[in-house]
Amino acid sequence: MAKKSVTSAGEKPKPYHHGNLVEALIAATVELIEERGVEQLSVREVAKRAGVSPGAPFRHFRSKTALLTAVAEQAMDRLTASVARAVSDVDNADPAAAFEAIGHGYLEWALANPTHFQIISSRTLIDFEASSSLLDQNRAIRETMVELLTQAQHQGRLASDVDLEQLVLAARAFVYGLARMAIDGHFPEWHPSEPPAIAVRRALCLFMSQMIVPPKRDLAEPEKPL
Amino acid sequence: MAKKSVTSAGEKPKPYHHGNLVEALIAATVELIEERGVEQLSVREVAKRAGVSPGAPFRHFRSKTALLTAVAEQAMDRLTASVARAVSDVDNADPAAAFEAIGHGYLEWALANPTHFQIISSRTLIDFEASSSLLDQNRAIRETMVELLTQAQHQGRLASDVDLEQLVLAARAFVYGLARMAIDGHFPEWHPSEPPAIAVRRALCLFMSQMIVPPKRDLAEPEKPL
DNA sequence: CTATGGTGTAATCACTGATTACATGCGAGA
DNA sequence: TCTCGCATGTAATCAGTGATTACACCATAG
Repeated sequence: MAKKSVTSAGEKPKPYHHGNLVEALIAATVELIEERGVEQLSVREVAKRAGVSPGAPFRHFRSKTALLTAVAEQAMDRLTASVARAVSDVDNADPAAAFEAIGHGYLEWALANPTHFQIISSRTLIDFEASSSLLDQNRAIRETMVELLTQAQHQGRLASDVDLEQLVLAARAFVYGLARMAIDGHFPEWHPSEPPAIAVRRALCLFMSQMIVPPKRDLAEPEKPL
Repeated sequence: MAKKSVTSAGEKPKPYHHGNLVEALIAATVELIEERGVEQLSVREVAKRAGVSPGAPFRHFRSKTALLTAVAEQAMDRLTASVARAVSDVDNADPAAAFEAIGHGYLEWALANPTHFQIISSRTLIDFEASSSLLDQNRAIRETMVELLTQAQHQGRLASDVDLEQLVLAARAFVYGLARMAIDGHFPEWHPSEPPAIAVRRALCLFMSQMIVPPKRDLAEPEKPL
C-alpha cells in the first residue's frame, strides 16, 4: 500500500514489489472462484487480478494445488471460528446442545461460504495431508464431538450401549451430506420456495431430536435396548 | 469388431470408421478417470486410448462436459439397477426394509464405483439439467422413498406427525454424506483398520434403527426379521 | 556506495479443449 | 453394379493453461 516510489515521473507509482502478494493472491483466488467456479480457476487470472505477471504466483506457491491449499487453510480457520462461536452461544452445562451447535455452526458457515467449503472438503484440489493446520483443526473438531457425546452419555441423555465414535461418524456424515447437497446443487430440485438454509436447519433439528437425544419416554422405561 | 477390411495388404485392418466410437469413448473415459482421477482427464487421452485422432470425440460430443454427461447417464442406469436389485431382495410387505435397502444399494454401488458416483453427484463436471435421463431417475428414486415411508407410516412404524418429505431429505443427506465422505477421502483419517464399506454399512443401520423404525422393544414377536 | 538476495518479469515448454477444412469410405438410390 | 451423398474420422490450428527458467529489479545490510 504505502510504498515510496522512486520512479522519476510523477505518474502511477506501481511499485515493483507488490508488498503483500501472498494475501493478495489468496484473496484474488477466492474472488475468482466465487465468480466462475473452481473448475474455471486459472493461476494466470489470479495473477492478472493481483496485477502481477503470470509467473509471479509460482514464486510463493509451488503449484496451483499449493495455492488452493493456502486458501483452504484460511477457510478452515474461519470454519473453526464459526463452530466455536456457535458452541459458545449455548449453555455450557448442556453437552447435547453444544453438540448440536457444532452442526449448526458448521452448516451455517458452509452455506454462507460454499466456495471455501468446497475447497476444504475436496481432497483432490488441495494437498490435505500436507497441511498440519488442516489436519489438526479437523481432528480437534472430531475430538470435541466425542467429548461432548461422552458428557451427554454421562448425563443419561444417550443410551449407554451406543458406540460414540459410530454416532459421531453418523452425525458428521449427516451434516457433511447436507452441506454438500446444498453446495453441489441438489436443492433446487427440491422445493424452490424454501431456501436451502431453512431446510437444512430443520433437517438438522430433526436428526438431533431423533438421534442424539432420545425422547424422554424411551429413557423412562427400564433400559432393555434390543 | 467384425469389420470386413478392404485394405489391400493383409496387415492390421484398422478400419477408417471405428464402428462404435461412442461407447468406446465412454469406456475409455471411465478407464482414464479411474486411473488418474477426474481432474487429470483430457479428451485427447480419451481419443488416444480409443485409437482415434484428438478431434474425433468432438464429432460425437459437443464438449468435454457432454462426454462426461454421457458417462454419468450410463452410471445412473447402473446406480438405479443396484438400488432396484437391493430393494427386490427384501420382503415386499416391509416398506421400512425396502427403504433401508435403497440406502444399502445406493451405498454399495457408490463405494464400488467411486468414479461414477463422483461424476453423477457433481453438478459442475456434467450438464445435469440437460439430461432428462438423469433428472428422471433421480426423481423416481425420491418418489419411491416417499411412497415407502408413507406405507411404513400406515403400518404404524413411523410417528404419524413426522414430515415424510423432511425425513426423506434427512435420509438422502445422510446416505449422500456417507458416500461422499468415502469418495472424498475422509475415511483414511478415521480407522485405517476398518474398511469404509463396513463402517458405512454400520452407520446406515444405526441411522435406520434410530430414525426410521423406532425400536418396538415392547412387542415380543415370535418371528425374527433378519 | 556497493553487493547480496528476495521478489517480480519475460520467454518458453508441453499440454489442453475446441474449431475448422479436408480426407475417407459406407451404404442408399439410380 | 456403379456412383455419389454424407456421416465419420483426420490434420492443422487456435487460444489458453500450469509450470519452469533465465533474467531484471530493488530494498537493505555492511
